[in-house]
Amino acid sequence: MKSTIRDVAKLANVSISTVSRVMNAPETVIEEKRVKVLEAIEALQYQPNAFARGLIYKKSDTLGVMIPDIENPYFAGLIRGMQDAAVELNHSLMICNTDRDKQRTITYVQNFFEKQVDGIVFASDALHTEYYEEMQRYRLPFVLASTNAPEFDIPSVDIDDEQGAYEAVKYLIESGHRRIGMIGFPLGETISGLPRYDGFRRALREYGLNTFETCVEYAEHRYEHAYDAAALLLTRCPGLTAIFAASDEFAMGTISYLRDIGKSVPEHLSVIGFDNIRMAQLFIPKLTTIEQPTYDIGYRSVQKLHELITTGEVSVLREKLPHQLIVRESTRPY
Amino acid sequence: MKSTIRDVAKLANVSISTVSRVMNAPETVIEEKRVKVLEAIEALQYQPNAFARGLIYKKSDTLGVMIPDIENPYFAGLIRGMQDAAVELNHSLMICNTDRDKQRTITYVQNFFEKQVDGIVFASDALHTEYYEEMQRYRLPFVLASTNAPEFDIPSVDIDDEQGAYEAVKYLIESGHRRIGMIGFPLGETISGLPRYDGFRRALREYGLNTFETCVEYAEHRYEHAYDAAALLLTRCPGLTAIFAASDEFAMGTISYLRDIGKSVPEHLSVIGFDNIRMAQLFIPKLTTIEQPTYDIGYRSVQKLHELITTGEVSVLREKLPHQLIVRESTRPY
DNA sequence: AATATGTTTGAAAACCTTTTCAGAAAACCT
DNA sequence: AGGTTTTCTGAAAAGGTTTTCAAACATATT
Repeated sequence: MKSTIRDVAKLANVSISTVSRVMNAPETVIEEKRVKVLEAIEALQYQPNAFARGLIYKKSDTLGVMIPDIENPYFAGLIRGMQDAAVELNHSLMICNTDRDKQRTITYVQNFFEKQVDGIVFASDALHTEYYEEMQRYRLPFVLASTNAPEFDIPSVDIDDEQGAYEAVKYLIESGHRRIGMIGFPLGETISGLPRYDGFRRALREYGLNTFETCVEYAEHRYEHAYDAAALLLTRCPGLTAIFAASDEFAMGTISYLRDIGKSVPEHLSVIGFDNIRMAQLFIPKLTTIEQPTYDIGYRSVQKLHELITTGEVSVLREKLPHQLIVRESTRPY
Repeated sequence: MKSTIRDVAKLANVSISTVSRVMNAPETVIEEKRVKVLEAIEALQYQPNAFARGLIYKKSDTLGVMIPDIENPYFAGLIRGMQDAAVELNHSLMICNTDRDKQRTITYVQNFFEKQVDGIVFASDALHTEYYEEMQRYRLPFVLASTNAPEFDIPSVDIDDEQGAYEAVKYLIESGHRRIGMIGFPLGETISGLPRYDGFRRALREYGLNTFETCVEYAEHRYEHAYDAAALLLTRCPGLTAIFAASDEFAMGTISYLRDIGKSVPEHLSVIGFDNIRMAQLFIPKLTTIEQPTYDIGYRSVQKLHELITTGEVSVLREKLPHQLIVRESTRPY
C-alpha cells in the first residue's frame, strides 16, 4: 500500500542504498541518478517510515508533555510556546493531561517510554518522589516547566514566585493599603504555594504589617474554592482593603464572591492576581496581576529538554524568567 | 543501553520467541518458563520497542489532533474528551496547534504521516479543499470534530448550530425582546458562521421581526474583534435591547464594550452567548448561553476515528450531539 | 602501461520485534 | 509398544530504513 524505499529504487532503477543517499547525503550521488530518484519519490509520494528510522537512530524526534489540567487557561500559553519550539526543532509533541492523578501520571510515563519519546517536559505540578523515580527508572531525560524541584538536580524553567508575590503585595502597600489578606495555594502539596506566601509575608514584614500574616486562606486550584476561601477570609479578617490572590483564577473567584456580598472591586476592595492568563484582561474589572511569561516558559523548557537530550547536560540548571507587574482595573490606591 | 528482548531471553534462558509469546500469548508457554521470563522482564525493566512493533503491525496506536487555536478555551474540553477516549483505547494523542495557518497545517499532516499516526482528528476549523486533498493523498483516516464538511463524505461530530442559534434567539424573543442584534462569525470562512446566522434569522422571521436581520456585525474569533463589532453594531442599530453573540468570547467582548459606554448587562441590554466555555460561569455577569457538549464531542470523535481505523467505516457519518440552553445572569426579560 | 587515488555504487548487516513453520517432547489412544 | 495427536519451543523470515564495506569504474600520476 504505502510505498517503500524499495519501490522508489525499482522505479528509478537504482539500489535502495542510492535512494537512501539521495535523502541523507545527496551530494554523494551523481546528478543523473539523483534526479531520477527525486522524480520517483515525487511520483510515488514516498515518505520514509518513521518506525524503521527510529529503529536505527534510536530516537523518535518526539517529546512527551505532562500537563496537570488542560482546562486551566494558564497552560494554553505554555503549550503554545512548547509547540513553537518543537516545530523549530523539527520535533513533535505528545501531550497528556494527568489530572494530578498519580496512577495516571505513572501510566503516562510508561506509555511515553514505550512510544520511545526522546524526553519529557513535566509541567507545573509538584514533582513527587514517585514520579522522579519512575523517570529515573526509565532513564528518560526530563525538564520541569513552570515548577521546580529544590531537592533534586533537575533542569527547570520558571519564575521567581517569592519575588513576584512580594512585588504584588508591595504594590498594594505602596498604594496605601494596610489591611491585606491572601488567597493562596495549599502550602504543602503545590510548588508555588510556599514561595508565594513567603513573598506575601516578606512584603508585610518589610512595612511592619506582621499582624496580617495570618489573614490567609487556601484554595485548591479552582475558582469555586477561591470563592469559598474568600468568604472564610472575610469573616475572619473583616476589615481588609486589599487581597492578594495567588492566581488570576483565584482573583476572579474572590471578586465574584465580593460582588455577591455587595462589595465591588476596586471601589470597596482591591484585588491583585497572579499569572496574567488571557482572561485577566477580559474579565470585568480587568485584573491587576503579576505576569508570567508562560509562552517563554514553554518555549524555553522544550529548548532545554532538547539541549539535555543532545548534549547530555544543560547550561543553566534552574532557569528563572522575568515576571512583571501589570496594573489594570482591579486595584486602586487606598 | 535499553534492554531488548534478546537480553530478556538470555537472562531467562529461553529463545526470543518464547519471550515474545509471554507478552502476546502467555497461555501458550509453560508456567515454569513463563515465570522465569516475567522475572527477567521485571529485572531488566524491559519494555518492548514501539518502533520494532510498529514496523510489524504497521500501526502506532497514536492519533494526530489538529486544533486551530489552543488558547481558545473552547478547545480545552474538546481535548480532554479526546484524551480520555484515547486512554480507554490505549492510544496516544499527538496534538498540533495550526493557528489556522494553511502552510503549517499541511506541514503537520505530512509530519503526522511520517510519524505513522493511525488517523487524524481535525478539529473545529473549516476543512479547506487543500487539507482534504492532503489527507486523501496520504490516505489517512480522519474525522472532523466540532465542524463538518457538507461537500465531502467525511465522518464528523458536532452540534446543530442552526438549531442552537435559533433556540438562543427564540429565548430572547420569548423573554419579551424585540430589537435583537447579533455578533457573528464571518459567514464565508468559518464553519459555524452561516448556520448560526441562519438560526438567528429563522427565529426572527418566525416572530415577524425580519427588519432586524441586518443588525449583524462580524468578528473574527477573538474578544477584541467582538468589542469593536459591538461598537459598530450599536451605532448602526442603536435601539437594540438584546444581542445574540455567536460565542461566549464574543459575548464577553460585547459586554465589555457595553460597560465601557456605561450600559450594564442585563439591566440595559441582554446578551446571550454560545458554547458555554468554562469562563461563562466565572464571568460577571454569568453568561446565559447555549451549551455545547465539548467533552463529548472530543470523546466521540476519537471513538469514531478508532471505529473508522479498525473497521474501515463508520456507523453514523454525521453525528449531531445535543446542545442546551443555560440561563444565567446576562439576560433578563424585557 | 602500470600504479595510485578518488568517486560512485550495490550487497549485506544491523536495528528489534512478531509470526510462521517445523521439529521435539509429551500426552493420548489402541 | 507403536502410532497419533497435542503442546511447546526455537530458528528464521519479515518489516523498512541506514550504514559499512568492498567492488567497479574513472581519473590522475609515474
